[in-house]
Amino acid sequence: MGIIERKEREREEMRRLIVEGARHLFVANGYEKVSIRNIAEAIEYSPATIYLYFKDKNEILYAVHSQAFGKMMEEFRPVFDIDDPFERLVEMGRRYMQFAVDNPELFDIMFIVTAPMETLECREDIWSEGRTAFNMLVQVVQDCIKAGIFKVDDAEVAAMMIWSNIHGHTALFLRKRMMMFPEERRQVLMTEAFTLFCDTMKKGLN
Amino acid sequence: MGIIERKEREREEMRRLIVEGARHLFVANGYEKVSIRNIAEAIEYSPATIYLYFKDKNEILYAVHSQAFGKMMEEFRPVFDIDDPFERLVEMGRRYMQFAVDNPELFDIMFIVTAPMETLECREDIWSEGRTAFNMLVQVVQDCIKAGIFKVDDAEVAAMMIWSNIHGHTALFLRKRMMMFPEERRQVLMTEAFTLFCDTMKKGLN
DNA sequence: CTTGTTTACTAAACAGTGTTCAGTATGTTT
DNA sequence: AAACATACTGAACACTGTTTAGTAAACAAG
Repeated sequence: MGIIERKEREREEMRRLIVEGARHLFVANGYEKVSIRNIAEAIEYSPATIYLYFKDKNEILYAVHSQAFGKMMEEFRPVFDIDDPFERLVEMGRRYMQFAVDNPELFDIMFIVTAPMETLECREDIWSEGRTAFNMLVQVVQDCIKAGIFKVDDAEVAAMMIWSNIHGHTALFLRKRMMMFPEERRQVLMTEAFTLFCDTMKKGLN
Repeated sequence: MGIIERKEREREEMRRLIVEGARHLFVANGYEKVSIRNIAEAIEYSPATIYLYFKDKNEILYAVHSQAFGKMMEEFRPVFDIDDPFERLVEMGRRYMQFAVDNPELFDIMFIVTAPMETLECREDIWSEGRTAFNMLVQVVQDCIKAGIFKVDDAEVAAMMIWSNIHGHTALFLRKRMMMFPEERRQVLMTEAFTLFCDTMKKGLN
């Protein structure tokens, strides 16, 4: 009987429909302004139906979070064509920041909002998206070490330092903590600080 | 007639009472789980009364935000007794991170949550708290330049880079984005990455 | 084809949210 | 004492996430 298989497929299809609807609304209105009722209306089902496919709102958020990581990874792909490992690292940072500016609501769900994280409190294994992305960075750092550009013991520690810096910029910017600077100064400050960090790394990390 | 003066005092006192109540609840339960009704109950007034003293919830949040900056500044004061400007800078970073760990809910309101920022959308002048704190950092960076430890053109750009790094660590940690590492590793990664950043600055920023 | 059972779905309710407004009761002024 | 201004509140409005009881359709067995 292929019936249970078809049922399973339909179930997956429904989950996809919900996540897709949720993502669209999040991107359009920001995650805080999207309610279960909004999502239900968008996919033309009753709110209660959503709860047959997702435990709660956080679980939907986590599904969008996972999907968004996929999108970001795509953005990263061209980076690996760059030969020089340091240039590769710099370009990765640039693209992380660019992704945040282009997709602020997705970035929010991926790296700032705590809600999607609450879903995984227990299951230690499924931090895979974050780990994978971080490992990618560690790999590039290791390439820099091999090429003799960096001289550090622990590539993960160096990667963490770099991630923190890039993420700091973006988070402060997105959360409107640079509003004390005038518009143009903000732009300059962001790009100059990033360049300075890259220069400092090149000189200091060896 | 001292009546209007007294009325004014009473009004201030009431605002203080509300902010104080709000702060207590925020610290205890996290800002997202605190409602106007909770605050009203805590100070033994009706919810509607609060709206006679604050335009909306964001305005209360902003008041707490301002207050929290005061608390953080106090935490920073002892730093200025340190003679070596680089050591002063390092200690400032350490205390920023410590403040975040000790007062996660206040840090949230100060640097992560967008809500209190929405209040000031128009009034360009009252970003004073953020500016003051940032200026303090710029000052220390300038001291490092004067002492010949740093050689950079723009102290603000350097300060921005440093702030981004420290803030990145804290934000990623507080927003549970380091959960992919086991508990002990997380600790090590945080402190080691911070140390590495300090070393990298010393070597790279001249 | 008619049963019984499982599945998919929803209307309605519950307990909460931020916010507004009409109405009251008190304090101040004339 | 009458008129007005101020401070406050109960009740409502339009929302929120989530649960539950009940219905209608899809499937399985006789």
